[in-house]
Parts: sequence; structure tokens; C-alpha cells
Amino acid sequence: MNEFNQLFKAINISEEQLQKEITKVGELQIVPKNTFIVEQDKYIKWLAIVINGRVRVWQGNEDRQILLYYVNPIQTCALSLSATFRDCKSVINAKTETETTLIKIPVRLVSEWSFKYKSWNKFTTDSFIISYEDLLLSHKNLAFNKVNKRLLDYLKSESKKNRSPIINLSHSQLANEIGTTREMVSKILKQFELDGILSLGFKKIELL
Amino acid sequence: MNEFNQLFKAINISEEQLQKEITKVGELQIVPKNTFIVEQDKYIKWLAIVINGRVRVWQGNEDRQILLYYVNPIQTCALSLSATFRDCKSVINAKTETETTLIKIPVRLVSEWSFKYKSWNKFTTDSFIISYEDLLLSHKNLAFNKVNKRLLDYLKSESKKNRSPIINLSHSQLANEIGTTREMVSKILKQFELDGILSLGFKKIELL
DNA sequence: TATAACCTGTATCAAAAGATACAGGTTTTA
DNA sequence: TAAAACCTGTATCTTTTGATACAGGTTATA
Repeated sequence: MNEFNQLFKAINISEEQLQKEITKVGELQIVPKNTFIVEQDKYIKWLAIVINGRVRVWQGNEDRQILLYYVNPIQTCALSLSATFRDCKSVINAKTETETTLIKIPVRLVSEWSFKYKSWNKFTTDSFIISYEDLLLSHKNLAFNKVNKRLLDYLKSESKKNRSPIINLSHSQLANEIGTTREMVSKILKQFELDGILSLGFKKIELL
Repeated sequence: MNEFNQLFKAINISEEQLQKEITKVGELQIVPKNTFIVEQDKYIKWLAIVINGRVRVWQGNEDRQILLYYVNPIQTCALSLSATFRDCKSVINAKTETETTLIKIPVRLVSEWSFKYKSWNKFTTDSFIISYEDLLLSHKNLAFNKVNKRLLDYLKSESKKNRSPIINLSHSQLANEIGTTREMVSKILKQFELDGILSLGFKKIELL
């Protein structure tokens, strides 16, 4: 099955006309690891839909980062989505974490189709709502929870997501997920280890 | 001009058919000051559009709050919007700050119309995008800026919004806007006054 | 006009978060 | 296999944030 058909199936695009349009204007692209898909302060010209691979989306300033979310196959980057409906610069960054297969749709069509095709409307709306609710959660978390709680929550959700008690991330990667410094992460993890909550290895954390 | 016509004009609803539908199912309601429109953990059954008045939307836990945004006339609550597209509980609170005139639309129709009527599609999409981008900004702010900077930014934006250097808010109100405690606000404001950035009065802050 | 309900100011202490610095480990790659 | 590029651990110090406590001011309202 080719990538376009994969896409149609995954997001339930049955309208033949829409399939034709996507096939015609959608640009299939294989992007290497560690490539920027969306970059802060740059204009967005495409909506990227991830078919294979994994893209990390985050906010950052000079020396800090905080994760917004990961885009996994057959999700779309709602950020580019938001920027897609108006003609403006990105306020976020997105970068491939593995080699990634994308289908790129010119922004102009994204909103056009959302009124023309029901399945496209549903796809964009759903994507948007999911990111919005995620962001709300993260916002509240940031506003009211301490770093140690945020870290533990993150580890637990990773563990749950991967169905494994072992998390293979370095301390600095963790710091960049939750918006703090490497030293804080080391300090807190060590305390968790003393508390018997987890055990530490090289680039490896095991929840007990 | 009645409230429905106000609405049609403000958000550019020209389709006669949509006007008819809104008039038929939309419920005009005048809500007193300090009434919850949306409440955390409760189901949302209506999309509320503010015609007159002002609604505050925030996140909170037991003892703290942080502002999400205000809904001013002819805006809609994008939160209820988000919850509107799926059938789920609210993660936020919204309360009138003045007597407020609302038009309430049953949630089922909100997504239905977004595909049926172009102007409705544009209205909901735009509302959504604006809140999303606001929230992104606030998220980054929370992640990377200290309380004193967040407070000063807030004061400046209030001042700009109201076109006046004077802000009539109490310290505890400010604390609930930016997600900190009353004492922090008092402390920081006093420091700002010593620095000659502003002057303090009773429920009154003047930016210099 | 008295009382309650807010509001401001401030001092002290404790906890959380961050910055700096350095020692020494592991992995990658040239 | 040596060097470079990461990674972890930890100690110290500073800054930021928050909690507690109390004095006294202003405003609303009964």
C-alpha cells in the first residue's frame, strides 16, 4: 500500500474527489533524522502529515526547551495547523527524531478543504482539539505543579505509553521535555532513587 | 437592533438559512454577575456566545488560579468550543464578571454547522485559533519567565488594552491572573515602585 | 455608624529552583 | 585506540517562590 492510501485509510478519507486532490498536490517527502520541519519565526507554507517516523514539537528560548508534543504517524502537526489557517509565522519548533515520511499539503488548501470535504473537516478539527486539550493540561501542570511532580508524571506517562517500566532518556533530554535544567533532573532523580521510586542506570531509568 | 442581528452582523453571518437556524435554536439569556457559565468537571451542553458583558476563563486548583483569557462581546468561549466538538467534561472554569447577555447554541449543532455554513466554519475556526495561539504564548511565558516579568508584562498589556496607565485591580486579583500568591504580588509591586516603574494606590496601579 | 469583608504592607522562615564548578564515567567516531 | 562528545553525580551558593503571621487601612452593608 502506498503512502497516500495509508493516509486515506488512517484518517478515513473516502471522498474520491478529495483523494484525487491530495494525490495531486500532496508532496511525498522522506526527511532525514534531526531535520527541522517547522522553525520558530519562519513562515509555514505546508501542512505536514507524518506517515512514518516521529517528530518532536517544542517551545524554546536560548537555553531552555519545553516539549509540546510528539507527532506520531498519521497525526498532523496542529501547530502548523493553526498557522495554516492564517498566514503567519510559527511560534514553535518541530524536528524529526527519526527518518520521517511526510505528506505535505500547501496551506491554502487546508482551510479550503475543511469546508469542502467532511472527512478533512473532521481530521483537522480533531487534530486541533486534541492538541488544544493537551496544551491546556500542560499549562495547568506548569502553573501549579513542582518540578519533581512534573518529572515523575512525565516518567510515568512515558512508561505507560511504551508499556515498559524502563525509560531510555538522558537527564538532559528529560530536562528539555519538562522545561528545567539538567542538574535539577539529576538531583530529583537521585532523590527518587533514595526514596525507592526508581533505579538509575546510564541513559536508563527503571520505575519500580 | 436585537441581539441576534447584532451577532449576525458581528461575525458576518449572511446565510439566511443559518440565521434562521440560530434564531430558532439559539437561546438568549441574561446572566447576572458572578455566575458560572462553564465549570470544571461538568459537562458542557451549550456553546455560549457573549453579546454583552464579560466572562473570565481560568484554570485552577484548590487554592490557586491562572487566567486563560477573557471573553468579550461577540467572542465565544473556545473552551466550550473544544468541548463542544466532543462530548466531554470541561477542564476549565468560566464566570461572568458583569451582567452578561449570551446566546446559547446546543453543542450538537456547533460542529454540524461548521461544515454546512461557511461563515460559521470561519467563526469557530478563527475563535479556536486565536485561543490556541494565546495559550501557546502563555505556556511559554509560564515555562521560561519569572513571576516579576510575568506580572509586569500583564500590567503593561492591561494598560495597553484599556488605553490607560492606570490599572484598577487588587493584588489578589493580579495573583489570580498570573498564577501566584497575593504576597508575591505585593512584594514585587513594592519593588517596582522603589524602582520607579509604577506607583501604588488602593486598588490602583499607575504605570510611569 | 459599627461591623464585616476586603485590601495593603512587611517581616521572617522554609522550600524550590537554578547557576557554577568540577570529577569522573560511557559511547561514538576519526 | 585516542580523542571528542556526551553522560552522571554532587557540592556549594544564590535567587526565586511560597507560607505564615500580624498590623493596620479602606469600603461596603446591615
